[in-house]
Amino acid sequence: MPSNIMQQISADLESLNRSERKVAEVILADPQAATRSSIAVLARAAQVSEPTVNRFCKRFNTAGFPDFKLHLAQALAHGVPYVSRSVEPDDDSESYTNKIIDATIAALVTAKKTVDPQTINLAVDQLIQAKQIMFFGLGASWPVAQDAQHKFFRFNIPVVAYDDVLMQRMTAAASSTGDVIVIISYTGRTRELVDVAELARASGATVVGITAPNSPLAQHCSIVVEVDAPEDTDVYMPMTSRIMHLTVIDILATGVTLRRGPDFLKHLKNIKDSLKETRYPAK
Amino acid sequence: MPSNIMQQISADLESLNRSERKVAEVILADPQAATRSSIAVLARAAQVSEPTVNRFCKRFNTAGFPDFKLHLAQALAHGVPYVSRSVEPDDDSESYTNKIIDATIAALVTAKKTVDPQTINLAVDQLIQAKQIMFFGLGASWPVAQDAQHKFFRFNIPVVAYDDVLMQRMTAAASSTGDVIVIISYTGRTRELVDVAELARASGATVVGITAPNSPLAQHCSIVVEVDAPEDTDVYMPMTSRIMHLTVIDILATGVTLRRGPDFLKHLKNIKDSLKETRYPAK
DNA sequence: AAGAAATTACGTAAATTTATAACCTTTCCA
DNA sequence: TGGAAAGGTTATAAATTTACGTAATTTCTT
Repeated sequence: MPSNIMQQISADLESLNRSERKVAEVILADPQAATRSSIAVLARAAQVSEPTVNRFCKRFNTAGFPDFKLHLAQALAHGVPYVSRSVEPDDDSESYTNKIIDATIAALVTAKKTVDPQTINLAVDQLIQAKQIMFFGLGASWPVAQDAQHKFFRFNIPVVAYDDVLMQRMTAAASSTGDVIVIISYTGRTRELVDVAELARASGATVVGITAPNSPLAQHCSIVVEVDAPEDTDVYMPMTSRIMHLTVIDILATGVTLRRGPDFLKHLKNIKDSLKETRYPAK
Repeated sequence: MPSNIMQQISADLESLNRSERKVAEVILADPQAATRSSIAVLARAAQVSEPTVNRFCKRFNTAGFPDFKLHLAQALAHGVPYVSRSVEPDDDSESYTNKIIDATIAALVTAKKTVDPQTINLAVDQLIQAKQIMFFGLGASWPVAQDAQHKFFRFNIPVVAYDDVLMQRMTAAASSTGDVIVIISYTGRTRELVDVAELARASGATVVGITAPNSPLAQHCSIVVEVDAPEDTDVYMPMTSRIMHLTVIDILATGVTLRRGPDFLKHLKNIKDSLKETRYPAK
């Protein structure tokens, strides 16, 4: 079944014959309308016969016209564009707001397919029994590392986060079996972090990478949580990548929480409640 | 037209009469299957007559059964869950991985409806002409503030981020007209930050809040970007909220970039390219 | 509180719309 | 000129919807 039928149609437009192309054009012109039309209405709009529309549908691996409409509807769902359009110079605020949210959603949908629960499980295995956990990140990944530290301190395991390359090197070199070092890097190609991973493993620590598959960094980790975001080329700033990394952090933190068992939830609640004093009461 | 028909069905379940509830239950049990069934098959499964199914569909503001299926298909598209189920104690890694990603996506879908592009525009107006920008956040919002700092330094405006309450107070007190202070707080009820907002406004600075609508903090801001996430009660850790805040940061940064015009993209590219030296080449 | 009236719930059957299969005509190329 | 290939016509089957009637439930009397 086609993952996105709109893309398919525009891609295959060339290879269609005359009448079927008419159908394709009518659909592409107003896909929303197509989902609401009957085969008769659509055929008339494209000035072809009904069976032609039906044959067109089957060409795209759908059971028939109703099934085709279902696929079309899915492709149009959420107003998420069938190809997440990138931000254009003359977009207004509404336009770029929606585009960015769409792109982020699209990235997470991809992440859902990419992230391997087995690997998560392995990583949680290590984290749960760590003597000490260290989160390393540079640049845009540094806030991610800090966020992780902010989550994991709750587990009563010594946790630190460093963005200072020298501290990272020294800590990695000084680490030992039972320590877990989590390195967060979008590209996985930052030399410094690859070095750090090597150092850490040489010292006997477990290195968990949250990074791109098959990257130099990935090759030096004990466990790699693969996050394969499309390059954020649009405006030259890391956007969706770090959101995906944060989501991985959430998943790992949840995994550890669950392993700790139900009693541990009380502990978490205490931590949360400790903030009450600092706040105005909820209305 | 219902924004998400699955939510509607589960919400209205109570108010349905006996036969229609049977239909609802069959659909909720396996919505995917429902989209592929004919009205006859569905009626049989629910042990009701076909017109009952049809009436059920119309009750949800759809034209009829086929139209209903279309809405259903849209609600199920992308694997986005209609209600994000919360993590259960005996979930395995696959299960909680998917649940967390789903919850994050659901939050963003909500954000898309909640975030007001007009307000974004106003905030960008202020940011673009700021003499100086300051990002303040505490706890889980501190990494968000840092991330913002990491984005906004590219704009050649002095940008700082503080998580130290005393520094925040002092900076707020010392600020003046033309300074923009962005305060990030999920609840909007942290006393310290409300104080800081008051101080800053008294000094003449513009205060942009990224926080909950109608919160105490919101009341003391010049501009409020409203982010109304459902409480992350599940495991007592902030998860989706900060992702939404980061997305708002992305949107603001994009808005500023676009205002700067096309030449500015070259500048951004230069910054990005400056990292080349530190990396292994892409394969 | 009993029973009549009215409303609502829901099924049967018929009507209508919609989709598909089977078959036929045209076109165009070898 | 034979024969694919494309596309239309007709016929049929399937699915959906409307119309209507009966049973069940609620509401209103007295």
